[in-house]
Amino acid sequence: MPELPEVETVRCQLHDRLAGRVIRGVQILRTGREFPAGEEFVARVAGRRIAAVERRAKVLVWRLDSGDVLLGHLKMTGKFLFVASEYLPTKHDCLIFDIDGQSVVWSDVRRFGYLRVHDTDETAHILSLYGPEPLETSAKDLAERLLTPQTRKIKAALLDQTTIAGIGNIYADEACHRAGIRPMRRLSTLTAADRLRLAEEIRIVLAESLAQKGTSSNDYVDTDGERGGFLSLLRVYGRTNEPCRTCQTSITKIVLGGRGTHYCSKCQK
DNA sequence: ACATATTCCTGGGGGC
DNA sequence: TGCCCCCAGGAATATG
Repeated sequence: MPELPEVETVRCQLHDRLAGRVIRGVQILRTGREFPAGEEFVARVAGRRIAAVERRAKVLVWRLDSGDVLLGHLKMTGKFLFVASEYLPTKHDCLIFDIDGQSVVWSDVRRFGYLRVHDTDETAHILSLYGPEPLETSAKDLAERLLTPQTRKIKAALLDQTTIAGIGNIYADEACHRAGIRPMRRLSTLTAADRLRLAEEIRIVLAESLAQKGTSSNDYVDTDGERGGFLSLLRVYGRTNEPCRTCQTSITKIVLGGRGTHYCSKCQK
């Protein structure tokens, strides 16, 4: 699932190869509820120069020279792919950009993702709703975000993008394991030391995964179709009934807030 | 004001 | 081979 490390990997590749180049053409192949691209979308995007590709939370932010902004969210299966000019679209491809001769495909099997154009003010508002960026915020400040509401379960707090931005199901479970904390505990049960430890581990696991270009547990690939390298370094996510890498205890999987949740019953208290 | 459940969507895997 | 059912999940929306 694309979370902060995966989206940042994609952002970096998009920015490096597209910043300063012009969107010469837009071919719409398939629209949907979250991707209602029509004539207005094409009119606002075609002919525009890409000033920069940024990221906020799990959202890709394509800044155009017109002041308009393309906001892209990969959700589960969204992908931006650099492909050859003779590329034959698949049935899941939604759109193909021609960016100074480079074909870039927006593809999304499950159609949860979105790619929309907004003006500067709308963009600022949308992005202002997210919580702090974990890699650009001190552990001390992140820890303060984990104080309230006290009755909330830790896992739910970590998945809430307004609490801290960019964490998803994989890194929520991984951070809890590294911090030695069970994800179903309420925030009220955390000591100040627990909160700081959890905040530190969030930063560490995200940075370590980013260094490996993210985790490909299922569908995620980068703009070249390459998988991330962090899967083999996961400690609990997707390792149900496998031995804990620390104590050999079998990893437990439960459902928490409708999400598969993995933890070690011995290492995590 | 809070927590929890449902919804969107499709491919893949298990069971038979 | 194929059919049915369930599962994966981010985040908006609905319900309790």
